[in-house]
Amino acid sequence: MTRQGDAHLQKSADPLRRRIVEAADELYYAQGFRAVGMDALSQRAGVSLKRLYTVFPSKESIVLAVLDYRHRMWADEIAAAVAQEATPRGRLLAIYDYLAGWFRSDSFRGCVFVNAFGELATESPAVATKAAEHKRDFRRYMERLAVEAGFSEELGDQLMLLAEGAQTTAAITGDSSMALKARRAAEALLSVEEPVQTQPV
Amino acid sequence: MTRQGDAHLQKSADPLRRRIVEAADELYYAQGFRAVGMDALSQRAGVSLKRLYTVFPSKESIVLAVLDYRHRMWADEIAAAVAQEATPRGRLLAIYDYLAGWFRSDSFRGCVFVNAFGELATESPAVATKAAEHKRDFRRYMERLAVEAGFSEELGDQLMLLAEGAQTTAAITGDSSMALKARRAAEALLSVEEPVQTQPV
DNA sequence: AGGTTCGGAGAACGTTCGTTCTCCCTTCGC
DNA sequence: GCGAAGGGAGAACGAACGTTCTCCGAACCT
Repeated sequence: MTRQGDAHLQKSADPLRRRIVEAADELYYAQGFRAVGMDALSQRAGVSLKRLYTVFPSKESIVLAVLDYRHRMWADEIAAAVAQEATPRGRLLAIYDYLAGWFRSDSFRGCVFVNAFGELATESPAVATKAAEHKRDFRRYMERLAVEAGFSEELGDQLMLLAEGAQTTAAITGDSSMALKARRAAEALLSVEEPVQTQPV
Repeated sequence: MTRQGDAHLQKSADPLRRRIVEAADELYYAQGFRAVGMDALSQRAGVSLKRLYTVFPSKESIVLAVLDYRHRMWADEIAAAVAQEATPRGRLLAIYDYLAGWFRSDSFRGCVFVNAFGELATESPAVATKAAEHKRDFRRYMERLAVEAGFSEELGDQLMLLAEGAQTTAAITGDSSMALKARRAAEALLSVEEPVQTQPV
């Protein structure tokens, strides 16, 4: 009996669940979580309300599933962008080029976790927790990248702050050049701190 | 007939209006805009619903008034913090110490404009515009500070991105040390760019 | 003093929305 | 062929909320 493993696999593989989450992701991100009702979601996903509620017990559980989905997407895409870079310096700066492309896309509406936090954190502690976990993971990832490149852990924090600031500023002002400004700031930070020749522990 | 001037003065001076805006500010910031109903606001402000609607035509207009109020507060407090610093370098870094104090306060829940944008932008273009104007003004302010200190305008943008990133990250993760990390990043950026001895135009 | 206007408390109205229920049709095991 | 289970469409329900209305008392002007 491999119950636990099977359940987890099924969770991602179930095509019905997947269709719901993808439809919810598009609608929620484009219009906001509260602005999209269960009726609109059921119509967009092509799934009846009744069936929706057999797959998910509540709207909140769908929101959480969407946040999980976005977290995986973000982590995968960042990792892919980083993997394309050969030099440590390029790997540390890859995030800003990724952001630049994202900011220029028509659908860009800021970081979904920031939006979810602003919209739902007061009434859904679970959403607040997911947002915090996402930011914590991103921070750790940048710290790891920094250390692997021979820089201090704190440099990773600083690069994360620039990326975060670029996301919210670009979302609110619609100015996609923030990615480039963040990148140039990051380059300056790299030039200050001399990479240390230590092996990552 | 000095209609325009009088109207503007009255707008800020009217103590009833002021009481409503201050109560709304506290409630909205602590609980979110949608979470606070007009009943709750009328009770907290000690103003009957009827009177509320004689002063403001709608909830949206109250939200906008609160955003104006916060914008003035932010601008004033930042300016005061900057004014206490004697050196150009100190003036550029003052923002991060201000943020540090803010982040540590119990009531800190992030930037109200970011929250308002996430909660209301899709259904209230006026709110989206106010948020964009606020960020634009803050950006211009930092650019001006940078130029006055003999740095490039772009350095101001970079310092703004760090401040923005610190605000959202501190709000979501609850980690108030982001202000210090942003400050150290800013110090590093200052150390890279040599101040030019040009007079601000 | 008396009528009129203002304002307070809160009920009422209309809408939206999350969630559940009803009704009906389809499908499938036997 | 037939009864039972499942699922679709959408009505129904209850709660929340923005906004308006009702009723009533108090203050003010002449």
